[in-house]
Amino acid sequence: MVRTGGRVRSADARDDVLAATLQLLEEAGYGGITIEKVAARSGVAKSTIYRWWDSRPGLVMEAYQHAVSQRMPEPDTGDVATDLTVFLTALYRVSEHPLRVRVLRGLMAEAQLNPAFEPAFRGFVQHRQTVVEDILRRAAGRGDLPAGINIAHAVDLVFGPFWYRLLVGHRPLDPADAPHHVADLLDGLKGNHGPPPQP
Amino acid sequence: MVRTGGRVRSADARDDVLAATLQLLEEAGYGGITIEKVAARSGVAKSTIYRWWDSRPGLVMEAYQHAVSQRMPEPDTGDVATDLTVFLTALYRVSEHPLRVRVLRGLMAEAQLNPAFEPAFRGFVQHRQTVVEDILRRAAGRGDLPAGINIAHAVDLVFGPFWYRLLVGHRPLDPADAPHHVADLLDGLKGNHGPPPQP
Amino acid sequence: MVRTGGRVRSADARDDVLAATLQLLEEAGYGGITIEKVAARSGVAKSTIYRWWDSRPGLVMEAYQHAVSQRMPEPDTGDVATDLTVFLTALYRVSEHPLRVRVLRGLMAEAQLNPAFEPAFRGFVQHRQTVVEDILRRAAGRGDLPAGINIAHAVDLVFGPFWYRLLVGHRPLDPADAPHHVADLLDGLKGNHGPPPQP
Amino acid sequence: MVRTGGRVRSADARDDVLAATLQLLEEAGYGGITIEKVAARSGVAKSTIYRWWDSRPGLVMEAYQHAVSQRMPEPDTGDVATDLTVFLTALYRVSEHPLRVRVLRGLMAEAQLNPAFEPAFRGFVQHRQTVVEDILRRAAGRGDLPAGINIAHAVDLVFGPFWYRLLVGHRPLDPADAPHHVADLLDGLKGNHGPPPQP
DNA sequence: ACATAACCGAGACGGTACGTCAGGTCTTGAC
DNA sequence: GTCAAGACCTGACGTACCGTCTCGGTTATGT
Repeated sequence: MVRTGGRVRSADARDDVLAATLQLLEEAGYGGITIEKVAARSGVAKSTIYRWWDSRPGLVMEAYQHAVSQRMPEPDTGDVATDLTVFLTALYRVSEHPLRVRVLRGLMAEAQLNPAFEPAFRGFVQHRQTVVEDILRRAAGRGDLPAGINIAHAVDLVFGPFWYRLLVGHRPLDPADAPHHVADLLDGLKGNHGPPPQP
Repeated sequence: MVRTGGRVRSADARDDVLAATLQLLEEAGYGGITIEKVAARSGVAKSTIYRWWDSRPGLVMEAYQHAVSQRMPEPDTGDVATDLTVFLTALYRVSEHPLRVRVLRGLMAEAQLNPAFEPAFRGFVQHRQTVVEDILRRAAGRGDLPAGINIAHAVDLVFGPFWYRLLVGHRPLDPADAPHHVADLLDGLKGNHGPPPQP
Repeated sequence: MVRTGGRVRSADARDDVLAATLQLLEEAGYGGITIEKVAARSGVAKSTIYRWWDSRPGLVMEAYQHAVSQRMPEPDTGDVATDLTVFLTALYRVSEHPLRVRVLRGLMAEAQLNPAFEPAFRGFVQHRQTVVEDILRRAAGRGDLPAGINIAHAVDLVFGPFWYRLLVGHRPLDPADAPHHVADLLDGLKGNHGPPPQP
Repeated sequence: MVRTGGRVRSADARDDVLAATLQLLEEAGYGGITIEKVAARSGVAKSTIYRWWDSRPGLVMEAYQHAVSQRMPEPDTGDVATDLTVFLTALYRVSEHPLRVRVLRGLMAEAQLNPAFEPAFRGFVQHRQTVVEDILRRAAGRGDLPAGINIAHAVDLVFGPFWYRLLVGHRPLDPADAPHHVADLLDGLKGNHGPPPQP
C-alpha cells in the first residue's frame, strides 16, 4: 500500500490538540471537555479534529496514553506474591496522579453512557487483566497455587477494589497497601473455595 | 410553619413523570434520557419537572427507587458467613434485572462527570457499605474474626468486584457465586494481613 | 382559534431580529447575511430565529416588507394612462432607495438558486402584476383599449424593463421616465398586434 | 516571453473539468455546483481548478460558452422588422434548452450576489445589447425610424421581458411570439414618445 | 363562599455544543 | 512547473437540549 500524494499530516496540529486536551482535562475534568473548546484552545480547526478522532473519548484516550504511556510492568520473577505486589503497586500509583485518575474515571463513565465506546474501553481494561491472569496461571502451573483456582474471579478481586475506590472516592488508594492486599488475596485463593472456572 | 392555602401537588403528574422516566430508561438507557423527552412522554410540563426534581440523576434515582424499592436485607443471624451470604446474594440479584443494572451504571457514570451529584451518590453507596461493616464489626466483637481486622478494606472486597463486573460487563454476575465469594473473603480476613485501620 | 397557554412571543426579539437583518442588508448586501450574524447583531438566540423563520430568504423578505410596507398604489382614476403612470412612477422610485434595490436583487437571485424559495418569490411578484392587469382589464372593459389586447404580454412590458435595469444596472431607473414608458406602451397596445390571449 | 521549462498545462484536465461542470449543471442546476463536486467528478484536483479558474461563475461561464458557443445571429437585411424578428426568435429559442436557461438564470443570480462577478456578467449582457442597438441605429439612419428615437429604452423593451419571463418563470417563452413582440415594439417606437437619449 | 396562593400546561427565551459541509489555501511527491 | 492528492483553517449550517422565564388557567384549603 503506497501513498501516492497529498499533504502530509501535520504533527504540530496533532500535538497541539493532544496538549490542549490534557490542559482542559486538568482544568475542568473529563466532563468539562468539548471538541469546541479543544479546537479553540489548540488553534486547530474543529474539522481537523473530527478528521482524526471520531469522538471525545477516543481523543481523550489518545491524549492520555500519549502523555503517560509508561507501560504497566509485566513482572515474571517466579514468585507469585512478588509479581502481584509489583503490579498492584504500580497500579495503585495512579492515585498519585490526579490527572490520570480523572481520565480513568471519565473513560469509565463514558463507557457506561455511550454504547459505541464500550468495546474500546473493554479492550483497554481487558488488556490489563491479562497481565494478572498470566501471573496467576504461571503460579498455578508451578503448583504455587491450587490447580482448580478460579482465576477469573481472582482478577476481579484485584481490579474490583481498585476501580471501586477510584470511582467512589470514599478512601484514597495507597500504593503501600498493595502488599497487604496481595497477601489477603493469596490467602483466599489458597483456600480454594471458588467454583471451577467456566470451561 | 403553616401552609395557608394553594393548590396541592398533583400525584398524577408525579406518577406520570416517574413512569415515563422508567419507560425511557428501558428503551434508551440512562444516557438516552433527557428532561425534554420525559416531559413529552409524560405530558407533564418541563417546568413542573424542574420544580420537583433538581436534575436528571435525581429524577432517575427517585424513579428507580420508586419502582424497585425492595430494600436490601440487613441480616443479623449471629453467623458472619450466613449474614454475608444473604447480603451478597441479594446484591448480586440485581444482575437479573437489566433495568436496575442500567440505572446503577448510569448513576455511577453521572457521579464521575457531575461533581454536584457525587455526594448524593456517595451517600447512596455508603449506606450499603454500613450494612456490611456492621456485620463484620459484630463478628469481630464476638471473636469470630481477628480483632485487628481491616474492615474498610474488607468492604471494598465485597463491593469492588460487584461494581467492577457491573461496569465493565466482561463476565455476568451470578447470585449463586455469592457463597464462594464469601468463603474466599473470610479466608483472607482470618489470615489478618491487613494493616491496622486508620485511626 | 384560541391560545391555550405558553409564554407569549417576544415583540422585542422579533423587532431586534428584523432590525439587525436590515442593518446587515445595508452593510453587506443580501449575500453577506448569515443567520449567525443576525443572531449576534440582534442579541437574539439562533434557536429563536430558527423558531420563527424557516430560512434566510424568508427572514429577509419579512424584514424587507416590514420596513417598507408602504404599499404600492393601486390607482383607479378611470384613465388608463394616469393609472399606469402613477403605478410606474411609484415602482421606479425604488431606485431612490439603494437598500430596497439590493433586497429586490437579492431576493430575485435567491429565487434562481433555491427552488424552495421560488414559489414564495413568484407570489410576491405576481401580486404586483395583478395591479397592472386590473388597470388594463378595466380600460379594455371601458373600450379605452382594444378588446383583444394581450394583457399578459403588456404586463411583461411593464415589469420586464424595470427588473432588467434593476438587475443588470447598466442604466439607472428614473421615475421621471415613467410617463414616456407608459405612452410607448399604450401606443404599442393600441396597434393591437399581439396574438389573442390564451383562453 | 519564454517558457523556461516545466510541465505543460494538461488539455485533458481542462476538458474533464468543463465536462464535469456541464454534467453537474444538468443534474443539479447552477446552485447545485460546488468546486468540490466538480473536482470529485472530473478526477481533477481542486487546486488545479483554482489555478485556472478564479471562481465558480467564471468556470460555469466558460463551460457554458464552450458547450453552446453557437453565436447569436447579427442580421442586417435592410429591414428593421425582419432583423429584429430574426434576432428575437433566436433569443427566445433558449427556452427550448432548459440547460441553457438554468445557466443564464444562475449567472444572473451570481451577478446579484457577487459584486466581483458583476462586471463580467454585464459585459456578457451588453455584448448582446449592441446587436439590437446596431439594428435600430441603422434603421434610424435610413429613416425607417424617427430620428429622435430612444434606442436605449428600446433595447430594454427587447431584453427586459425576455429576462423577466426567464427569471420569474410565470409564463413560458415562445419563439413564435417574437414577430408580435417586434410589431408592438415598432408601433411604440414610431409614436416616439420617449425622451431624447441622454447625451 | 370565596380569596389566596401554590400548582400546572404550554411554550418562548438565551445559550452551548453538536457533527457536517464547502470554501479557498497550502504542502507533498510524482511526472 | 504542473498535476493529483489531500491536509489545513475558516466560518456557517441546522439540530438538540439545557435550564429559566412568562403566561393563563386550575384547584384546595382556611377563614
